[in-house]
Amino acid sequence: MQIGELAKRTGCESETIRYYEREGLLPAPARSSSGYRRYEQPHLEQLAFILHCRSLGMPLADIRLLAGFHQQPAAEPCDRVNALIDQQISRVHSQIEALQKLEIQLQQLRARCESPHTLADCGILKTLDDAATGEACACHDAS
Amino acid sequence: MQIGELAKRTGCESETIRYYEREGLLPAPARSSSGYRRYEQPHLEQLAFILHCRSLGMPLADIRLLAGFHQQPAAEPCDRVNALIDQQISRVHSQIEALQKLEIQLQQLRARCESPHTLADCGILKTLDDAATGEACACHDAS
DNA sequence: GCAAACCCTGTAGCTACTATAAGGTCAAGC
DNA sequence: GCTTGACCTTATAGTAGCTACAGGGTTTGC
Ligand SMILES: [Zn+2]
Ligand SMILES: [Zn+2]
Ligand SMILES: [Zn+2]
Ligand SMILES: [Zn+2]
Repeated sequence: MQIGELAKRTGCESETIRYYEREGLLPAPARSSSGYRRYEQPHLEQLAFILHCRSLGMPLADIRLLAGFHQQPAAEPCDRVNALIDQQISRVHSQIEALQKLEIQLQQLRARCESPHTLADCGILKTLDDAATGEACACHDAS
Repeated sequence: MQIGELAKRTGCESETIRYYEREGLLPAPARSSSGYRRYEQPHLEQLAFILHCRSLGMPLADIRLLAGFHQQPAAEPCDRVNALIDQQISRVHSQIEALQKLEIQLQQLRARCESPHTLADCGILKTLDDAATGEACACHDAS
């Protein structure tokens, strides 16, 4: 099949497929006499593997490693697989924690502007300006 | 003061300060006869304003707008300020939701590999491979 | 007079794509 | 045989927000 059909079947754009090939995530397929890429079933599965990992937020470098384990002796222990997943879980977890703190801070800032008023009286702008001169702010210094 | 001291006082690297100047977030300061940037107190406050907003995750484009409200007639309503903060809150909120889903999916995948074993028997690799051929996976298709 | 610690500009790198530009190929219809 | 449109190709630049050079000039102290 041509790249367009692979794209349609996987829901991944042709440009992204070519990008994965350049990045060494997908093996270069055979070419037709006119230079068109010709994909077979294994390519589709490899791409599906990549997309599945991406949907879990895994970085491309880790997906490269994960895919590489297929070329390793099957009798090896799988601890490096686990390590990659654990790493990703902890990355995601710490991002969540950071964003939750952020949300609270933003809401505390937002609470400074309730009823409609002017720029001169806006509690949000005032808070931001005061914080810039070193004063305590509603978002970061709230108890 | 020179850029290095501004950097030290704000905890923002010199290169980032120059970057903010290029991006139009900080006004270009006066220069010494040898071309060194000379900063005054207002620059320090402006930079602190930017860094404070950045610590709330605001994108630079929004910070530019927020800073621009100081040049606007003070009698204008502040609804566009609120809109920027509300937008940021909803961005952060939807990121949190997406990451929480991701964390659950990753943990379901991780649970496929409990006791130490070989690559050939690893439930994680098996799940990923099966999903690539269209089968249901622990991470996405769990009820 | 020299070395260390500053500063300058300009450019390239990071992630994971996305979007052009400029051109070649192929099948259908007239 | 010729045109039209839908494909495909490569190469290059852009996105966000920095960060890290390279290759040079300046200032300060000894
Ligand atoms: Zn207000
Ligand atoms: Zn604050
Ligand atoms: Zn395992
Ligand atoms: Zn899955």
